[in-house]
Amino acid sequence: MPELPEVENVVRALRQDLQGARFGRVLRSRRQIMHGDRRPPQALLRNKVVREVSRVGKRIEIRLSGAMRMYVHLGMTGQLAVVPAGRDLAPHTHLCIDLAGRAAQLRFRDVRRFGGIWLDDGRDGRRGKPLPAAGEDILAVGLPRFRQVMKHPRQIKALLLDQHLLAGMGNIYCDEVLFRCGIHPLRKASTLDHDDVKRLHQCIRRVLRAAIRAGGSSVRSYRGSRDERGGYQRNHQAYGRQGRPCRRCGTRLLRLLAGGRGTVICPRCQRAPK
DNA sequence: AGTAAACTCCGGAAGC
DNA sequence: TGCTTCCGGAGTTTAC
Repeated sequence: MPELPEVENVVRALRQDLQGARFGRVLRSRRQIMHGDRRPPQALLRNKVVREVSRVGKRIEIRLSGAMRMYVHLGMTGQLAVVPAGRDLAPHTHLCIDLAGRAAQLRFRDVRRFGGIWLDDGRDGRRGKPLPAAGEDILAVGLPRFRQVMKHPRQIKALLLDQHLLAGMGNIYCDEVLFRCGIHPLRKASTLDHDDVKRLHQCIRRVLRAAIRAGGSSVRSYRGSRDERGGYQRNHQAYGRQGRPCRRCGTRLLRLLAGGRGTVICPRCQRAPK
């Protein structure tokens, strides 16, 4: 559920809350969600100082002292936030790190466990799942590079969702962007003309930036790091609106499968490929 | 070789 | 009330 705009808001909150923080005791670390280094998290993290918090696509990267990097992927239901040390431990909290001298903790919680945390200082990267791919961040991709990627003869939605090439597009914003551009999700990217590609590139940037500004989309149970709701779900034109009238032409929106994901389209505004 | 679809992980929500 | 089904981010596997 958390896509690029939601992750960007999480990163902005962490940047403030982790500014100059030093990790204390690791109070809890569920083995199954920790990957990369096989050594105990306590040994790897204690006394490390937070240098920088950033994001590539949906992947969060926390650079620590001693060349240690902590990558966090939120998957479907992950939450990463600094909370007061005394707060009750929410169910499915898998990692809990004290922040030295701050009466606060960095906590990672993930109900469905599709997310995870990777520790990497270059010395041992052999435990658990591989770090999910993150190509060039979609908001950092210029039009020339975008045109190059759009030459692939793949279904446009599957291509946009593939994090290896362009990182950051998820199901919600993909449907929103394709609806706004009037492009059918099953159309081959390589059949888009010069103008289509330009409009698509602009639209992706416009929608993602607007969603970041709005604090993301709160659908299902998503909340920001400070438990606030996003507001972008009010601007959704397609996602979650199957069976309801198209906001542009009134036609009933349809649900189909594209790139293996549930997808909502307007059959009139987004004409099917032959 | 490159693309696409099916399967896997998991647990809450929705449906029966 | 309690069971079954659905759903998805991303890796892996299988089939074109």
